[in-house]
Amino acid sequence: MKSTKHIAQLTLDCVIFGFHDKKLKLILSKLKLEKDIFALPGGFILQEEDIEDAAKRVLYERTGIQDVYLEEFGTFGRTNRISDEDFLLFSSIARDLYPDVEPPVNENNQKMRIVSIGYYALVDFEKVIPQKIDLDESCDWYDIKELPNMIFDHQEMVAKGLEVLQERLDKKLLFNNLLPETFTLKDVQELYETVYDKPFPANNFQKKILDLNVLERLDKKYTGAKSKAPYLYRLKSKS
Amino acid sequence: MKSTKHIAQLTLDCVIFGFHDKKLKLILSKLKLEKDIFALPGGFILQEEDIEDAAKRVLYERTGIQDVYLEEFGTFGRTNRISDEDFLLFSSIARDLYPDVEPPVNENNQKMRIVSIGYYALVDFEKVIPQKIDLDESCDWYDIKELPNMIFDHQEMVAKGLEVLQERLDKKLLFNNLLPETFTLKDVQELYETVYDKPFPANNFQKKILDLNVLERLDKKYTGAKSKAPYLYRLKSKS
DNA sequence: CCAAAAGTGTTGCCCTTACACCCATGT
DNA sequence: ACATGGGTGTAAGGGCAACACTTTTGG
Repeated sequence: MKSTKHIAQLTLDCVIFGFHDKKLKLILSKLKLEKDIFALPGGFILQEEDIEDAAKRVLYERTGIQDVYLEEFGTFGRTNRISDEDFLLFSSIARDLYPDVEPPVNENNQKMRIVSIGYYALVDFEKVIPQKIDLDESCDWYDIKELPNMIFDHQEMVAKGLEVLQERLDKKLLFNNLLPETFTLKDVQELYETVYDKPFPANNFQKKILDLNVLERLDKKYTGAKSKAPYLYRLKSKS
Repeated sequence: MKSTKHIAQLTLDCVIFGFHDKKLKLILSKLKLEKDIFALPGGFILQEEDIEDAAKRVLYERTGIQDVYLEEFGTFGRTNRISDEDFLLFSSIARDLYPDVEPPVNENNQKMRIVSIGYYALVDFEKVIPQKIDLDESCDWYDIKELPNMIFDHQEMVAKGLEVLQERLDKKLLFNNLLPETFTLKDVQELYETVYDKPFPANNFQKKILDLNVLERLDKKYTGAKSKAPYLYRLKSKS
């Protein structure tokens, strides 16, 4: 095998979730192409780099933050996951961004598949300003319910990422990863309602969350609303 | 990139579960090496082959059966997942079995990592006689509680595979995949007790399973035991 | 008739859900 | 005072676990 800095036929892509304005959002790059086409933040993996470290690297590049909740959710390797059209687009990008990686074609100039490992990350929307890199025309948050036209099978990756988030958000109590340091129970409720796309009756939801005994009650939050001020909470320090 | 028949730095490995004699078993190959060392059934992926199809191919080679329950459970790509010693063993095997795949070393003759995708399969123990292939000294069932010395991070892959099986067996009602066509509720109970390594009180367990309404009651099973004969069941045809 | 194991029935507990009510806040 | 939304309390229902009991089988 020819020596390459990166693994040739393997990439990773990140579904970076944020929560804002009762909407579940994720970071997408608009690629610098004649056509309006978007992509998940991702990239090749360095030969001497653990895959999860590569995902952290991508995340840091795009969000500027570290110590983010991050988990793999599956591999995507259908032979036809890259359409001929997308393949042409991809080749031009890959050539500039990863000069060490030769275009994935065989000697007959047929495209070769690239397998991608999907990661999802949970970040505090307020703390993250999406950063564009080299070949992005822009990089920003997009509502998961209003996704633009995406390259490869990234649409499918997002769907699977959301599915896995739905499985794990409650089971693993990940909600704090998508919220600021302090938050109200209403915030948590709205997050749940957004992720699961169904209502959670407020009183019972509060009980459920408080009975977990993972939250610490802080001062009230006076917003100026003409209603009772809700308590702020934060995650109990794991001691 | 040099054209190869297989993807160079990506493999898949299968944890093929079977249930027999109240034990959870899986298929391992003993490799043809001076040392006693075992490996999960696996292999490289053909360029024009979907990854899941590659897993099915490996499964068919090893079990002779098709239409097996099969699911991905994670990727394994730590840079140090292959020890130096295992790397030497692997190179000699790979050279013979996959002549098109060059040994995973760079120009300085340093080993390069290979990433593996983990699949687990659920099969009927009675129907499967493990088949050895080219470089196996033998291929057989092994109790998951008494695993021999395994190559690479296959130990870790088995652990993760079991973890995922435990998550999904009940939630997805996969138990029939590990049992013969007809079985008693006691069989199901013992399967659960084995997979979760804890007792399930018989009466409540029966109720739980029957309440699912997925089983069809057949004749009784007369074994000659001096006790009441249990009913046999089979999965209701999904109509 | 007896022992062993299969299968059924009943009760109590906990968790979730639904409904009713009280409390703080700004106008 | 009152409208608004936050927060608490209570009762009903479903699911699960523990226990007691009946049924079938071969000796």
